[in-house]
Amino acid sequence: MSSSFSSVATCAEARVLSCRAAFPARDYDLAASLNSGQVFRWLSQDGGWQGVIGRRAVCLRSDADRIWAETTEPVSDWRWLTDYLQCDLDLGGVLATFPDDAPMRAAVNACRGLRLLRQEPWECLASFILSSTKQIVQIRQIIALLCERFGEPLPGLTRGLPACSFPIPERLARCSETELRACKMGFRAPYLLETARRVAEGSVELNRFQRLPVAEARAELMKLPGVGRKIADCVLLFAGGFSSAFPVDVWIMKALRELYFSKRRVGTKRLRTFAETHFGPHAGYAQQYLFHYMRTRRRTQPALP
DNA sequence: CTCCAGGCGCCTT
DNA sequence: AAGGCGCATGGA
Repeated sequence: MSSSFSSVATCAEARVLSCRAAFPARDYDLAASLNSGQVFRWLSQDGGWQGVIGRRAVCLRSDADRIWAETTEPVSDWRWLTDYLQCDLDLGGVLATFPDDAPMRAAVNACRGLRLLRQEPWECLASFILSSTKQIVQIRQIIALLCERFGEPLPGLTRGLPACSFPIPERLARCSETELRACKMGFRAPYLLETARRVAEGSVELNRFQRLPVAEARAELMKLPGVGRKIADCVLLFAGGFSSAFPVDVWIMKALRELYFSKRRVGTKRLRTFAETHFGPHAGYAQQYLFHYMRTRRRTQPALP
């Protein structure tokens, strides 16, 4: 099997064109990472994960110490994928910055190998505008419809249908509000439409905000319609690489109240202050562990001692 | 049927 | 400044 795969090193050096590659990835729970509410387009199929990154359909599989990738078209430079998967991140180094308390230990223990991905800013922004007051299954459905109708068909199949890209802002900017509403996004349609228009006309530079200090980047994002503090923080964290950004949503409120405040009544403001000061320089990463832990522990983990 | 889901923006105090 | 409420849609 290994002979038909190229290693990262040979790829980079020899520019070998291949549809397959393997990447060293220890302590990487691919399933949890793709299914922890940070991305919405991955489908589990035949023990692998089918998805689209940029304009490439890709199937991912993992074993104990590697992630295997298969694309439809040959690839010479796999950085688009290793960046996305954050293969080079020193996870242990991040985990070491988490506070050493019982809830955090339990979350880390229950979610071994959970990672943050590095998404395209536009797809991330649009996806989270669509996320408000929706459950993850529904967010997935809205995004699937949006891609099917306004994305571009790509080489490769997903569940028997042509794979498609996430629609570019210019395309959504040309949509009517009615067309967007037909993707079942309801009152979020005008937000997405106006944000797409502003991004398309260049009044917001989505590739520039990553270079700004986090507070300025957040302020820029929050100028967009449909983007408040929570969604801005999601984009900062999942696309901007700001691992201190800490999106406070109802799950995290619940988690913090239960795990750190013994379900006492605590105001949002106090919880936010706690979140900003307690979890250290990679607070957003810690947030993802708490979030995933809360969402899955009933099935996988007994209650805290 | 009612309730509510990873919010935001606008309108009240 | 802080809190209440409407906004679509679909599943429990």
